[in-house]
Amino acid sequence: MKTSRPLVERLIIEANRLTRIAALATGTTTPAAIWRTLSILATDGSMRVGDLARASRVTQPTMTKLVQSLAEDDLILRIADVEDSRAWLIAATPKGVAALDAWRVELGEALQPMFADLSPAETETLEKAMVILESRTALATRIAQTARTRKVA
Amino acid sequence: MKTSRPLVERLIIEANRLTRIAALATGTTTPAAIWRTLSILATDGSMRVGDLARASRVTQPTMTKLVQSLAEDDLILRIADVEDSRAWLIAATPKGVAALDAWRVELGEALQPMFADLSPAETETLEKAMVILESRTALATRIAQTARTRKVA
DNA sequence: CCAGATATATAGTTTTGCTATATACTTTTT
DNA sequence: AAAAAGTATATAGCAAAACTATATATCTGG
Repeated sequence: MKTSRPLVERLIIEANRLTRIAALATGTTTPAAIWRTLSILATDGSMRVGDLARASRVTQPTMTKLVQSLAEDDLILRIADVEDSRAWLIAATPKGVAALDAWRVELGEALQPMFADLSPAETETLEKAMVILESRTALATRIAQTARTRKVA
Repeated sequence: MKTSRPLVERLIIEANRLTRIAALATGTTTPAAIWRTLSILATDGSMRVGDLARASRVTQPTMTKLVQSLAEDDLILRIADVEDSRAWLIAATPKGVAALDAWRVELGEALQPMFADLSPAETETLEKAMVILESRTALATRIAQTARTRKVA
């Protein structure tokens, strides 16, 4: 193990590992694309198909199809964009948010044993670290959205 | 934002977000399956095709094909298993490790701006948190491997 | 040594995601 | 204000990825 590795790299490596371990622990067969899409909507609010596609790293036609299938399951809602009638605003429905939440709970429970014996001090360190991470990732998303916000204005 | 959410859940949510943001930030087109496979091999050492498939959450035929293509690029090596001549041990080559490392550096650099202005105290908190996480995820992998190790013994 | 179990490989199909393009609407230009 | 150019989503058709079923080779217990 390289100890000289920069903090941010270690962060990503651990993020990837956690994601992988959690997915392994649950036996879910639901495609990751669904959770990714709902996560983006839950975090960043409703957005257009094209923006959602970019955020989710798929092409626009792929996202169009995914959105259609999610809409059939009432997990998302397609709202006409009053400012541009070519566009739709995609929003997570309460059912969609609930499904995402249930999945997160499931992942959390799957990882629970790994963290069951944290000392109070360790718990506090992780709590503090989460606050830092949460503020940074929130900022990152806002920056990413700025591009098209500016264009629309 | 629910503040009542358990620590472990918040951990997973942030892990997912970081992974997503990092992938977005680099323009890489290389399939995630390749990095996932190399990461598993780099972390957990050489293992059989079947175990690698389980760890990577794909079926065995899918992993067989991926391993074939990675071998053609000299990113992994297929070593005959002396204890069982039906099986192969798959190991990352130096070239494979280097490629993984380069990708991690790229991801790290992409995320760097998000963390450029951390205070010394925040940096220390994250450093400590990383040590905790690294020990827990390392443990998790060892536990996961126990199942078949026990069977082989 | 034979029957059943296991590890990987192959075949064929399904699913997923892509490129190219059509359609509808908006913005810019003249 | 009409035409031209640009943009947002949808559709069609094709390529790639991943699955199920099964074949082949090998191992293991009786």
